Amino acid sequence: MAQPQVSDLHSHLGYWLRMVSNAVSQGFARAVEAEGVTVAEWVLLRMLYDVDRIAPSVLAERMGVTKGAVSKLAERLIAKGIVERAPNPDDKRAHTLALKPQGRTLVPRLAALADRNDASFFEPLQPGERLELKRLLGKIASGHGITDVPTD
Amino acid sequence: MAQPQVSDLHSHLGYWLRMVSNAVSQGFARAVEAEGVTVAEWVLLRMLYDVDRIAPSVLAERMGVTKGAVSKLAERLIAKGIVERAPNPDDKRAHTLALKPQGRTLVPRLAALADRNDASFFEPLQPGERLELKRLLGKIASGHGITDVPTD
DNA sequence: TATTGTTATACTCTATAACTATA
DNA sequence: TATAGTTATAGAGTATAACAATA
Repeated sequence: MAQPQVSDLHSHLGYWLRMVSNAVSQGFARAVEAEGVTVAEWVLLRMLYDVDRIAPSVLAERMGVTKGAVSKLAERLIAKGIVERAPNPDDKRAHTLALKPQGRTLVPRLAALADRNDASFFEPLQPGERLELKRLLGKIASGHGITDVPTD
Repeated sequence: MAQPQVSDLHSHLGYWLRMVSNAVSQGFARAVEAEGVTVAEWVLLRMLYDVDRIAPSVLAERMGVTKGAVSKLAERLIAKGIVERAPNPDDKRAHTLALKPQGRTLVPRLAALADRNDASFFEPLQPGERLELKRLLGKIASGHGITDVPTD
């Protein structure tokens, strides 16, 4: 027993969380690939779906990323023709982002894929266990004041 | 304007998993940054710690990544002087990776950081809840063949 | 001067696939 | 031909920081 003080990788919850989370995200990435979007793009699109127009800075805050990251993401979605950027007449520094019609019809399809991916990935758990997992994750999140969005 | 069929981001377990996992990993990334390594490097180092020498292909399988990814990671660790690569005399195509002395002394320090990070991050949970979370994540992982089953 | 947003730059992480050298 | 491993290439995701326009 040469090195008894060194904890095992598997002893860390963070390790398991990372492994499982990466697998879920990869699965979802494959699922939405057919619709031509990425996981981070899905989150941005889903947020745009709930509003009419929104400032990039607000989006950045809600997504827990920098303004630069939102800019880059938005640029890609604009290039794909599903998001539009418009100036804000009230403040000439500011912009707003909004879904274009194609984007608005895309989101429900992506949501269906997200539902399906979630269901199949967490299928190993019983319904009660799924609820418990959600409760535990929510408890950690609120315990750390995490209110922002990762890329599902 | 009815959009009742579009599920909310927060309704997906994958969303919560990702949110919490990202936060843990970011916290850990900051913690180990002072030791000059990344999270993925930590995982590789910790695996090397348990063995004398190991083939990159075996490592790739255990880490759930491609051989190319291991090669790149190993290259960085070799450049840092904490890992060494050696030919395998039995099969001239094969190599082995091993910790150098500096690496072997580094791992316990990283493990301590991992312990600390894990403890502080999952502090919002009761001990029993932590066990339950680990059990649920393990159940999902093994249900999908995500990682090797831990030896303990 | 402070703020909004974009752009430039730089990394990590990861994959696929081409390639080299054995087997 | 098949396998072990490296290398080349690519792209997602993200950050920091420099910058321009406006407040």
